[in-house]
Amino acid sequence: MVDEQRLERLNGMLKRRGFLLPAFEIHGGSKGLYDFGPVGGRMRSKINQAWIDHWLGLGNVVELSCPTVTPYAVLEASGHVGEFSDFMTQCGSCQEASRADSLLEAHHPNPDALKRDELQSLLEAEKPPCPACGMTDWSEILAQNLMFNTTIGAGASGRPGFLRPETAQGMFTSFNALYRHFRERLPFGAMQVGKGYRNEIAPRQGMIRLREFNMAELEYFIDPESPADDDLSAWDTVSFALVPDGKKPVEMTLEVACQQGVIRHATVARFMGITYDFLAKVGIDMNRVRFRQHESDEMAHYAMDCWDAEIEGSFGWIECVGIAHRGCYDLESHEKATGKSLRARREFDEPRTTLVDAWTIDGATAGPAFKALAGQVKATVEGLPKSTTFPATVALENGETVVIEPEHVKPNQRTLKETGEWYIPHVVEPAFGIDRIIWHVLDHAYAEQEKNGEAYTVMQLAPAVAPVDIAVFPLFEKEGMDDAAAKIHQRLCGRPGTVSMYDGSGSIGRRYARADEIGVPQCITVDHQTLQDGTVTLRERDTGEQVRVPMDSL
RNA sequence: GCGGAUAUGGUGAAGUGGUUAUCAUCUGAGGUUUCCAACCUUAUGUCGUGGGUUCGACUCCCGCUAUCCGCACCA
Repeated sequence: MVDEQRLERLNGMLKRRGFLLPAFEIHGGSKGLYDFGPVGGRMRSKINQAWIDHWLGLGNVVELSCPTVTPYAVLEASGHVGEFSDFMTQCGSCQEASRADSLLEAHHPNPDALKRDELQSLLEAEKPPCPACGMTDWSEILAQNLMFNTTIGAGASGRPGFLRPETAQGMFTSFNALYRHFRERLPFGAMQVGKGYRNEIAPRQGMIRLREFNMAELEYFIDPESPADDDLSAWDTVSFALVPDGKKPVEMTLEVACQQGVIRHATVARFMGITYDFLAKVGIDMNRVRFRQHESDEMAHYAMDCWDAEIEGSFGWIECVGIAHRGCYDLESHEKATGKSLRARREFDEPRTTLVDAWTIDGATAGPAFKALAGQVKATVEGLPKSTTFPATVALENGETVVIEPEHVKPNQRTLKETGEWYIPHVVEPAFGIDRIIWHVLDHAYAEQEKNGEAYTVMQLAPAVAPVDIAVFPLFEKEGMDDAAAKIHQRLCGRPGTVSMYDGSGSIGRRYARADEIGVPQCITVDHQTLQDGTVTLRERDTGEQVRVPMDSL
């Protein structure tokens, strides 16, 4: 299925033409790190921008840019420190590193679930032999993390931190600023494109698994109690290839998938539709896209539903987008860790009133009687049922027992009125692996054709992602044609967002071929006639057709 | 991380324990050419890296790094 020779030719071309190159190659290179070259750099930024523009279409999202350097506490709260770690220990005799939980498998039913300290004491108690040399001299257990760790600040004041493994956490920790910005009305979203870092044990398959990668994520905050009435009618005519959890692939519209409960949440369905449109816009072959639902055992424990967009390319089916309904997990985690509220308010249709009919203390007598304990006494008394009779002997929160006399208490009757409540919003998160998408855009656009019996390659890139928008050629670099072409090139380059390329070397056919190979959609050629009547030929990449147009109309 | 393969101009390949490493292509310059990798002249640019063996290593040996393929890991 995988055509390895085509893959090699494609990789060679991408390197030769400056799309993708191994980073720091003159120093020997580094695994999992790539450069977007003179051609690829522009393409990456166009795809990033296209992604932002596409999702801005929701109308209620903003763009953020958060630091990549992230304090330890943030990623501890998010669960990354725990989830992304292996606990390693080193043999003092042969230096072989082993996973502590593997060593202790014989001594504990589930060592994977233990914390570092528990593993440490178990390791010291059991002294398992080193699988390499049989000795039992183990070093202290260290968390070997898949995140790049670093120190924020110098010397003794330095605090531990990581390079972020995803962009999402900065958006969660910014929730209160977002809430104010959106006038305290949900739903709303925040998105960002940027770098993420994972110190992969074995980066593989070129752009598919990198140590530093480009990602684009949207965190869309919703009220779990308001009905998900997302409009799916825009995709009524599109049959989606779906692979539901543990079932056979099916094809159906988003509307039907929602009605049948295949997709569990309408917002997830709508984002699948928007994702579909984005992939089509940047030139992915939509016949090679499917959406696969995470099976319950691979889904993160907090997620309520998760669909991956998978794209088929030279490496088979690769997950390129994840659309996850994450529930309230993230905001709740940061709330717990910081004690800060990350909530939204929901007003009730009707204010809710509750009648309180119980006891409270009489401050004038109970205060002097209980002094420092008065606060605890008050809390305890207010928790007593109305039927309590005094004097009563009660246990306080701190364990002390006190006797409460009738003169210490008085009836407490009042009406509590609540007009609304605070809740933790739920989050639907589309997360895009931009590098993987760029790879598949290139993979799908790469067309090996034949021209006059010779191999001919064209990058059939969509104009939205083409690294060069237009190329300008003088038919010959003399007799003023070169000057005329240079002027047109300058004028086009002066336009915001337009990249023009001037090329005057080699035969005209060679220049068309070079332009085709990096996917320039249109080429302009200046010839003798241009000098007389101001017209040029405009050539379309995909059809080869040429039309003569006045150069002022460009 | 384990196992296997590989590493020669920008790209793709050949080759050798001993003078100046070969070929194609690409790229630059000049010429020619009135629109799709044409042609002529000419130029630039290479043995991944560190050690060892040797009078001499791009070639043989070892380590490292990188790439590709399995397995494992990861999403």
